[in-house]
Amino acid sequence: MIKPTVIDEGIRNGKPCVRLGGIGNFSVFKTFDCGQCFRFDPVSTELDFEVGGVAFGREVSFGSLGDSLVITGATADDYANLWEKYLSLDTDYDEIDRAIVTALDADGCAIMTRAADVSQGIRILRQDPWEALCSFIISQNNNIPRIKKIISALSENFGEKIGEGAYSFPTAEALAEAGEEKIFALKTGFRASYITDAARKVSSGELNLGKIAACGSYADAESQLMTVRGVGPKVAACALLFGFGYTEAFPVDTWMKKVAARHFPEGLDHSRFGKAAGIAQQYLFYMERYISDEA
DNA sequence: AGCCAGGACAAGT
DNA sequence: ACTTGTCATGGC
Repeated sequence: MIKPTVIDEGIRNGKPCVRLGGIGNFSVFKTFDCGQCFRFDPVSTELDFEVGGVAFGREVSFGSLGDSLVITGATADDYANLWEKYLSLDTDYDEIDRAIVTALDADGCAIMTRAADVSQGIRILRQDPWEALCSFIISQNNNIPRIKKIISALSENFGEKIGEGAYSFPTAEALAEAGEEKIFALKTGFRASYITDAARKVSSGELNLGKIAACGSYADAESQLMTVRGVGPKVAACALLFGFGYTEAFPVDTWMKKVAARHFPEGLDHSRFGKAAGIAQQYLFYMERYISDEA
């Protein structure tokens, strides 16, 4: 595969920025529109499209202009050390796409081909494990705009100020110390006790997220995360896919049930996708929401 | 106004 | 092992 390469560095809006060329089919819009990440929003820009937000405690923006990617709030070193992995620009998605569309029979192949086409350019972000776990605990029986609102409120109240109106995602320690009552006060609803339990287990060391990411066994990782109140198979799958590097995770939510009913009435054995199952799922999820928007 | 949202849990079959 | 009611809030 051909990885994007640094073209130049400079200053933009008073911040360091780095420009990369050869981003191929990477889509900033789709990657940050597909519901995997809740801390970025579109910003007004002279580029084709740009999102700004916070990840790994840094204020950053990603913009696309033709075949180039402009990262603002980052140097070339930052890209090499952090953002390349975060954006999965070190991964060959053409190869993954081929594996996905050929994993099923003819009918399934046709559907996956369309899903991969609609979703062309999506990357699975490699997010911080704790943030991913906490975010998808909040996501349950909730809608994306409100999930973003709650996460933003948690960050403003219990994160650290890292810029003008920008706050890092709160650590497990900070949320454990804040306590359930203050977390409930931010309109988290019945999820307040879930967030508190996760924060307490992680900050106390009862749950070691690094080990869960490194253990390599999906079943083991899933069962460990599910010791947290409010973490079931779906929340665990999302956390493991978006924050722990388990690309074989296949989260089944309400949208995926619609996909199954519409396209796979006989059932869909996601193990056929192997390690690409999570990406296949994301393509189907994105297609279903895309179709729903058109209707 | 009412249904639904990237569900999980407890209680009931 | 499945099915159902409940949970807190607000987006649409």
